[in-house]
Amino acid sequence: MPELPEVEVIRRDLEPLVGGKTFTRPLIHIPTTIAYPEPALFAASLSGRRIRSICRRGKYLLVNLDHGTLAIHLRMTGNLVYRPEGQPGEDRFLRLVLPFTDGSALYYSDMRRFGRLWLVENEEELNKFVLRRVGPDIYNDLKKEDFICMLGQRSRACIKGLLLDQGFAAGMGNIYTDEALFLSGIDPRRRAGEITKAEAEKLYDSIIKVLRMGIKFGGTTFRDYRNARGARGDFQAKLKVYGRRGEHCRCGAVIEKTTVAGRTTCYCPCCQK
DNA sequence: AGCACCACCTGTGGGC
DNA sequence: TGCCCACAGGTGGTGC
Repeated sequence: MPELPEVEVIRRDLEPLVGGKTFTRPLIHIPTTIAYPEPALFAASLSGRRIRSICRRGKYLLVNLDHGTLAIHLRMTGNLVYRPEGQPGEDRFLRLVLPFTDGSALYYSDMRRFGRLWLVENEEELNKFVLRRVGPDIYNDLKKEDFICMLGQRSRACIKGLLLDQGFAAGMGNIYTDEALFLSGIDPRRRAGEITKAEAEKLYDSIIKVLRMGIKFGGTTFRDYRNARGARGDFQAKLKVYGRRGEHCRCGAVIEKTTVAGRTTCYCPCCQK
């Protein structure tokens, strides 16, 4: 589900809602939701900690506490919704409740149960248990010249697969990758080494643009995505190729669907070469 | 290095 | 109408 824009929208919603609040003991309905440490220790340790700020790296939400960090990855169908006291959130996919001392709480729901939470004590643990194979955030921490240089170092890799590789750069998922490749006119099956410098520059600009627009429109909701207030995103209406197989591109050609890097891929055979 | 395949889960939509 | 299969926004492990 959530790619970088969706996680960023949640981060921006959440920070003013929960910044400064102190956790009480979590209610863990599905123990496998807790990746680290073991659920009982997670629950005991989180209780009493206060939120200082919330940041993001790729698709990871990083809740900075007065001591340590709560890391959250929503994977495909995770939702993290804030509700004030007196408005408890119950749905059939509720996996975890993170209550605060003032009676409000964060409700974590996840139909497919792929999402995970970690509670780490310091930077070293964060890098060891959570961000071990996560590259620089493609939206905030990767300069254009570094991106172009990195494409050259991975010249044999298929460009779509590379953009989806979170170790290369963090944040791109299937939707925004297809959209960025469309905007830059690049066929998703090409190897990184075949992309010219001018194309690479355009690709970088397209990535930043499509992520910025995704954030501006509140993310993409096909089915499950909700922001921290439970509302849907609107960017799905702006998508040019993703999910539009069989429809006409603005050039008149029919948008095609194929499999690239093991993922469903939509592209315009006329605009993308 | 790069990639294909499976696993983890549950639900939905399309085809027959 | 109902069943079955393919597929869904992500990632980690294995093995070629």
